[in-house]
Amino acid sequence: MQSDCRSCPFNTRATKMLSEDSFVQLSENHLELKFKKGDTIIKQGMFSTNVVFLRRGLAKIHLNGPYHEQIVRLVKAPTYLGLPTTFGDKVNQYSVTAVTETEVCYIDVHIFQKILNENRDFSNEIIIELCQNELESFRRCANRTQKQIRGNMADVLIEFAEKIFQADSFTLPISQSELANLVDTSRESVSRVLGEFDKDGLISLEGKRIEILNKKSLRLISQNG
Amino acid sequence: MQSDCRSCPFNTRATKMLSEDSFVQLSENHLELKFKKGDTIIKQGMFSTNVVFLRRGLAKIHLNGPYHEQIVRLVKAPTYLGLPTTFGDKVNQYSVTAVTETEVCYIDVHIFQKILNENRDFSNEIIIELCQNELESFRRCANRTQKQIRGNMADVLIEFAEKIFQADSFTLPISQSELANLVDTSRESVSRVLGEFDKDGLISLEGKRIEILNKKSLRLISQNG
DNA sequence: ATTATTTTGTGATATGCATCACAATAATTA
DNA sequence: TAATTATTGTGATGCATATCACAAAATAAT
Repeated sequence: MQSDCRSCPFNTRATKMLSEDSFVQLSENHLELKFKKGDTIIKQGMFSTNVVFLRRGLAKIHLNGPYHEQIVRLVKAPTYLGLPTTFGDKVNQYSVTAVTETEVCYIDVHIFQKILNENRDFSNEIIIELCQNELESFRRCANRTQKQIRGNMADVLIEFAEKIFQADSFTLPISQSELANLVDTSRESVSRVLGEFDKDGLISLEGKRIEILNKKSLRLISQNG
Repeated sequence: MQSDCRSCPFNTRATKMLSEDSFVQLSENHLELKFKKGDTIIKQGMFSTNVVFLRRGLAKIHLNGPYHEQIVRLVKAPTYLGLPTTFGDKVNQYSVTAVTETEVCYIDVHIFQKILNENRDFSNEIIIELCQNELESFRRCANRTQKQIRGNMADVLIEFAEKIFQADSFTLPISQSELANLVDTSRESVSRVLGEFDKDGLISLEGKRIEILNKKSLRLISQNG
């Protein structure tokens, strides 16, 4: 509850810009929590009263689509979570769930609001982040709807390697059916495509362990479908 | 170039919050322009140096997808345009094009930035708007990918009636092939579905003139696909 | 260790929709 | 008013992929 935020080792570019005073406020008004895999951090449909700072771990942003769950994206610490859903609506419009073990800080919206108002640079960073996220979600949506499965699967694998794990070898943090919700396809198709990629020597697949063997070809598939 | 922004009849909730000083700055640093149907207001790929205030008219936000153009959404005055693309990237990540005759004000990013910094309430409103847009684009994306054509077409018709025209009778502001890019389908399918809706008595269709006859059933189709 | 439960692999089948191909309008421009 | 060009309607065909149906692993629970 009351650790010192100034010395938090998980500060982002944005949080480095806070005034001393704001750090004190943060320190006195946040709630630190640990979650294990599968735990709900933010729940769609509940009143949104907190912004969440993800200190450590991996989480998924997901929402109830008209027919099935859609995973919007995976996010990696350190980052803020739930800004859009907290500022944009009284009720959470999406859920956030821990994908690995995570550590988060809950910050009351009003405190966060106050800090935004008292720190221009911080507020500017947040605005920029929101803008970038929106651009990113435009791109994502265009890709999902226009590309076909192999292209989208290639994208996800590349994204995992480059954005999440920063390594060409990693273990899938989510199941194939979650992967299906992330690329808007069926669980069976995910299995088939992964099998194809493996057979074609693009990746090596052993259980959830994946190694990307031919990123160039994956990129081509990403582009051409 | 130098009309008085304070007395602009197109102020939004957000712009009502500006200080006298900021209004003067705005007044002295904006560029008023008129566009006709089809003209480009913001161009994907160009350097983004201006925020745009749409005073009058209808515009479409669209971007080059991997295979074809995708129309993200239609927007109606009064509203700001291009915030995400201007703050989120040095280069515009999407285009905005006039759908009807429009009047816009170009505002230099730096001036806009300055005004943001000097007007907390304004800045808060902008943040809220950005958040809401992101939520909206999540929902849109989930619908587009999960629903099938009839559902998405029903959505668009309802949206036109309620959000854009505030009337159950209106003329389609865009062609069927643009409509196809908006609901992620083919031009032919749009034609077919509109034909079906007409035949089934859900709408009456005469050229581009549409009247919604049975909104309840349209809603059902929107929900069930 | 032994069940129970979730996750994965793979074939067979069904279907929604894109694509192609033209004809028929409607809207511009000459 | 004729001549282009853009927009729309409609059938026939093909294909990507969802869905169904199980079996086989892998994990978790008892």
